[in-house]
Amino acid sequence: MDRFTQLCKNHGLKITPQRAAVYAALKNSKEHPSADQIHKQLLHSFPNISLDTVNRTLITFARIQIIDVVEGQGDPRRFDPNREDHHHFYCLSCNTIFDFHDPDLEQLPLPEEITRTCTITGKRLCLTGYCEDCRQHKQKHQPINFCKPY
Amino acid sequence: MDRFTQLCKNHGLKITPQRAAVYAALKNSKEHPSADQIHKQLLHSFPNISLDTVNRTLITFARIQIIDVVEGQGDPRRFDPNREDHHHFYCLSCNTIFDFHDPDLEQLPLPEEITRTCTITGKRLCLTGYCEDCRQHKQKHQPINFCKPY
DNA sequence: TTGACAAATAGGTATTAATCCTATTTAATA
DNA sequence: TATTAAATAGGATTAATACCTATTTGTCAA
Ligand SMILES: [Mn+2]
Ligand SMILES: [Mn+2]
Ligand SMILES: [Zn+2]
Ligand SMILES: [Zn+2]
Repeated sequence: MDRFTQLCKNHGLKITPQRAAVYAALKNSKEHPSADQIHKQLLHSFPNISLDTVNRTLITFARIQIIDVVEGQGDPRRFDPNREDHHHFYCLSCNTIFDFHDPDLEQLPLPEEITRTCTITGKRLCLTGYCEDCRQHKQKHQPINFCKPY
Repeated sequence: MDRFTQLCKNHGLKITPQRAAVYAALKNSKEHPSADQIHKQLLHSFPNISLDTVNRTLITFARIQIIDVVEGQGDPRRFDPNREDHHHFYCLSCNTIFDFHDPDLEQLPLPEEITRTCTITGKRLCLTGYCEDCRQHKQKHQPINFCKPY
């Protein structure tokens, strides 16, 4: 029994070809695709698959915590196959999201004011800026400001 | 000349009553409101102000870096009047965004792999979970997962 | 293996955020 | 006060996402 079958069984989800395809498409993705991108990709192998099914399936996967939703700035929701502890650099010019790891940050204790009063379920450092490829072209775009330059 | 007038002049923006109102409404807000929320609030004093004007104005302010856009998970874009270095706790149940500060984090150097290759313009730690008021009611909602529980 | 049934899907519709369009108004400047 | 470019209102459009429902399909137990 493969990993996907196992996960579905554990959560009482039926194993359908569409679900398996969505799972495989996202897990094989190195980017952080939107529902629409996954849908377009799957149309080749499933000419009738609906966007609703793709979106619903991704949200189902996120709810049972086998994938993540990526934080963004008001643009279409994007998904993350990578559930390891990691952080994101978001390029304001080409919209690519790069993963990176930071063991020091993992270790950093959070302010007591938060940990005492709230239940924390997620933690991520979000960097924004311009990736290597886009640095030079920075002035061509005028992205909406995300947060203060640091 | 007040602060708002100064900022507009510096950036060649005309000083209009609508702009001043949007600026004041956001700057006085302790929350992280959406364009729609600001618009609804301003309708009391400006019965004809359009949502487009409010949204456009907020985006203009973000571009000239006098306000920020808040990272989210695919929901309506929200704005932040607070441009100090700070971080966010996002309640998955009531959608409130709480500010917090963390001097240790400010000091933490970023991975060299990122700083070498990219231009970083923003840095923010994004925590998700359930706020003090919502902890008990956690099971009532089934929010889309943001990222791995840590 | 088959039948019953709940779950999932396709495809259409509705909703909502955000943007675009354009005639009109208005702030800035001389 | 007249000129002019910028800004606005309000309607239209687009795009993401959610909703609705008839039909199909996976699951499970007989
Ligand atoms: Mn990632
Ligand atoms: Mn804030
Ligand atoms: Zn880039
Ligand atoms: Zn809450």
